[in-house]
Amino acid sequence: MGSTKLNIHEAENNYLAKVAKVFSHPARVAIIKYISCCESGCICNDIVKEIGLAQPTISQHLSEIKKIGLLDQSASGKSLSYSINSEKLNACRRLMNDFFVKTQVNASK
Amino acid sequence: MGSTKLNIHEAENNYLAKVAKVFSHPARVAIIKYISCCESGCICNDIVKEIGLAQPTISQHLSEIKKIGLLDQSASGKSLSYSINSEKLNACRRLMNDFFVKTQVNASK
DNA sequence: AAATATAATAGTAATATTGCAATATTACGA
DNA sequence: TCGTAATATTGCAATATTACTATTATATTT
Repeated sequence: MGSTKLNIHEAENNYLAKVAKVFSHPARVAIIKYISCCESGCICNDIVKEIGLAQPTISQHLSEIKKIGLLDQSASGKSLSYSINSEKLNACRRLMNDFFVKTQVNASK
Repeated sequence: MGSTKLNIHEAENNYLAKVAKVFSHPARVAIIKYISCCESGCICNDIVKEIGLAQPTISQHLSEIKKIGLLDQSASGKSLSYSINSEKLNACRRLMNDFFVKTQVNASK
């Protein structure tokens, strides 16, 4: 009890839910927006300053975003440079949009 | 500690996160899909049978979906008939899609 | 090599979510 | 009105999430 019963749902629904969950926290939304605004990648410390949460908390959110492959990182001196994986972002856009469009079509049958 | 710090984020980000959260559970995704497929509304009990979770659990998920205005209900005998609010669904679609499009544009600068 | 800076990890407390059984509420039919 | 069916609410246990401090690992200066 307590944990989501993934086994009773279709894989497609589990995946859509997993993707949506990444965007279901305002800090992650802000982080994604911020990284997307930075020319040529951005540094974790800058995100910490920008968002106003402790560094480990930001690190944790970054790792959630990474889990669906939405972040690329590369070493840059002693810092890490994060950037949005455009292909993955586009895949997320299509996944969500297709869901809404299909649901819309069905709803107005 | 423990709860999301809504006050440090922009209202826009809080709202997007709130909407995304509705779609961040496979049962809710399945429920929304199922309702959208039913010609002229569908009955709660049918959802319970379809999804395979206990009735109170379904009821709880329905109330989460209602919170963002995505469900219309109407009495139908002793049952309730649920249907998707098309306008709201479309608004959700645009909200998410605009976010992705904006983020995409920024990311590929 | 020692000090410093950056980010990840471990550990933990507070809170939220998920799911169920039990119960309450509401509406209908006999 | 009594019983029944459909849905909501309550209360609770299990688990997940959020956020923090302290620590660690790694790379860069000095």
